[in-house]
Amino acid sequence: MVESARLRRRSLRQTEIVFLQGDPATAVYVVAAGRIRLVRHLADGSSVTMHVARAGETFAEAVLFADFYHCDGIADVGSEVVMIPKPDILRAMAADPAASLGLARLLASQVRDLRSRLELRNVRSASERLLAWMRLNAAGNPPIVRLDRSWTDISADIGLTREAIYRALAALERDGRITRGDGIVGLSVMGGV
Amino acid sequence: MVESARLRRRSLRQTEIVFLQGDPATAVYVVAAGRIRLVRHLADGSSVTMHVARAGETFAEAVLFADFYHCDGIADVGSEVVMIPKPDILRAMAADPAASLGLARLLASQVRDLRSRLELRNVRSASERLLAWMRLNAAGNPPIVRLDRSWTDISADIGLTREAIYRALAALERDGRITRGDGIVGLSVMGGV
DNA sequence: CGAAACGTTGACCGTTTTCAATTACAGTGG
DNA sequence: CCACTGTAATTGAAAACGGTCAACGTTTCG
Repeated sequence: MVESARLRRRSLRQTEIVFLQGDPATAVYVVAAGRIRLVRHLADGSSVTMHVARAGETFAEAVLFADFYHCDGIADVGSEVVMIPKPDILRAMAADPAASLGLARLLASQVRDLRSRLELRNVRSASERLLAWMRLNAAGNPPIVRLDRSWTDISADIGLTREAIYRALAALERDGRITRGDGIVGLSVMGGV
Repeated sequence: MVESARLRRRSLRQTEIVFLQGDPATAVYVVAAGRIRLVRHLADGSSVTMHVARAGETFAEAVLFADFYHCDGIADVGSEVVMIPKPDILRAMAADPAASLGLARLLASQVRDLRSRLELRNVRSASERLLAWMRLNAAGNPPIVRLDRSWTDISADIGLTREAIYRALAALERDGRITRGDGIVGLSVMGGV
């Protein structure tokens, strides 16, 4: 998106710090590998994890509109991040009006994605939640889900333990609501509402 | 944000439709009152709720970058919405580069908010989750939460039944971790980590 | 070739959801 | 001004469900 930026890479060991809450806002980041935990420290001394950014995700985008980081960024495991200096982004957006729109578009799609994920969590039943997730991630007719990562990994996204996921998968297959193959899940099309 | 837009208001009765999936993208909306449910219809005939927009929220922002609505918008209860015609927004952003930045800023703050809400759902314990929510919504020192809506309402945000919330409140108060007053909750500052 | 991560299943336990019932109000119409 | 109705706030009890712990076969990768 911001091609001309001077991208600097940085490797981090577990618990190593990317930035601290209160540090001057200098860059937006992309996680190349690993996991970065964003932790907000509150007035009463307690702290809350605001987000865990995983490979491929950007984080601290809000820093574009702030002077300081609002939370700590800490490597959850050995990780690698790419820094995109804030001035570079701002300059690009000032020079090219389309760049701002591009950013807005990116953020809008994230908002949509996050909202649907949040809504997914409102489905209490493990099986129904998993099924809803699969429907959202299926393609084709009949709908098929292609798994590009492990269930163990996916389970965190869905908000269930991996055990719960496997049990739900087994139950759904038992009931004929899905068909499992190698790295693939086929969804049965049910009649009715 | 987009002051000059021709804002049209529209009242909806329960189940009345704002727009349908596939309709040409004409406007972004703001919920003035009530609740609008965004439902996505999938290829296999099933449907999934993507989001429930509540008073004060905007919805269908993504329509700025699409030609059609990607889901249905249906009034969950009697509601009132304000339409902001898409051309108005696009024109404003073309005319004023700061407007695009403003939009990006708005979206970035939503992303941050949504991420923290999602992270909140990863806290399994009802009491801890509620406490985390209160900490994030507290102000002042000692931290105090001012309730601007009913617990019944808030419980949906937190992702617990209202009964679970009341029980968690009772337990936290019993343990001296919070103090309840009229429309107010005081958080106890604990030492340690 | 091992160690680590993934996949899978069983059993048990703790928690939350559900269902129910009760109290406390706030607003409404008579 | 009051009975009346609907929502919010609570609390109890039982049931359902997912989390946790445990065990084990399998795959992956250095």
